[in-house]
Amino acid sequence: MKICKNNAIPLSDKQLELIERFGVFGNEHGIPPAAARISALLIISDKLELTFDEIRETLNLSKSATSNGINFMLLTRRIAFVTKTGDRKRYFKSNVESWKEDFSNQFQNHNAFCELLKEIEGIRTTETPDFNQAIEELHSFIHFFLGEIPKIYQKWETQRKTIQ
Amino acid sequence: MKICKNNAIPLSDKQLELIERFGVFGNEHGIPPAAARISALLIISDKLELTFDEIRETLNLSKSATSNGINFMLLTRRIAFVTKTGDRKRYFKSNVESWKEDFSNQFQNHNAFCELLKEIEGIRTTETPDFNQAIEELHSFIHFFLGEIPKIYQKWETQRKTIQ
DNA sequence: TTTTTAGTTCTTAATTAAAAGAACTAACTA
DNA sequence: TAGTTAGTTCTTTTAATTAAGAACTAAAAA
Repeated sequence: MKICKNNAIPLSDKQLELIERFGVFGNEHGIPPAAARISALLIISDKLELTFDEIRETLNLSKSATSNGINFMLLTRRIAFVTKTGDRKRYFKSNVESWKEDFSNQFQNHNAFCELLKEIEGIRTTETPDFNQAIEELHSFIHFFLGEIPKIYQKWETQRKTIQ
Repeated sequence: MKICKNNAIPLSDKQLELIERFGVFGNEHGIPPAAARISALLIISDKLELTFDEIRETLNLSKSATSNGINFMLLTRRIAFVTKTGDRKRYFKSNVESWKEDFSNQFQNHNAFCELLKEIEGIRTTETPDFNQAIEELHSFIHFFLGEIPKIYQKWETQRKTIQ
């Protein structure tokens, strides 16, 4: 049942299309559909701060799906909320400003993979030196790569400053 | 039913553990369980080239799961196979040597995300200049970041050469 | 020509994930 | 004190993944 008190915010066809495309991209990166669409809405909507019911009715989600989706995105810090004095509602908004750090940090989970490769190299038979060498090369490359990421970040920061 | 003609290759407990851990890592990155374990086996096993039945019996998979898993990994080029004259079997082996390029190339799928952000920026209301600016910053950062990746790759190559 | 080998494809079953809807709670309001 | 608001949590339904098993195919061998 749809208990629609018309909190839905109006969206153009293009906006709806972009929300879906953004959602698909999220899905491909481990974000559940509803959560991905919520985050997309908050980045596409003209109004930047939306309430629970505005999100729910705009995206045609159930209360539970809205609640879980919002909480997933809050937990992963991709969205945040503000409150207003004398108003019990929370106003959710995208955290785009912090997605930059997010973007470079996400690769650090490859550290675990790097460690795993090192462990594998440690227990491999000595009969296959070329193959073992390839594994060694892979993990030292990944290690090197991850070490370079903060440098990219710094380089960009200084470059931006000098341009502006 | 298990029609085991004992093609299974013997593995130590540590090897089995690493296969599972490797498998979990794959799962977290969109590789189906059976496929992830096949690729793990081929990187951990002492014997580098395994047949369909060796894979199937070592990992206790059905023929269909083995077939689909192998084909998934072949399609994504994480494994390959060799053939031998006078032998109809294919000998599957890990493609670790090419995982390095893979590792840096995988980020290029973020180009699509970058384009999507650009599109979103293009249709945003002009009423929210700060937020729009944040989107602009995000996509130019990602663009910059992706452009730096080949440089990391080159830097590593030259560095490796001088060391050896 | 029949059988075996080396797989692939199709159908079904089991597991898991996503979302809906209802019931609930805690804070505020009339 | 009863009702409303702003959600959360629990239970059920629906949909999507994953793998099993059987049936199939194409090439080679007997």
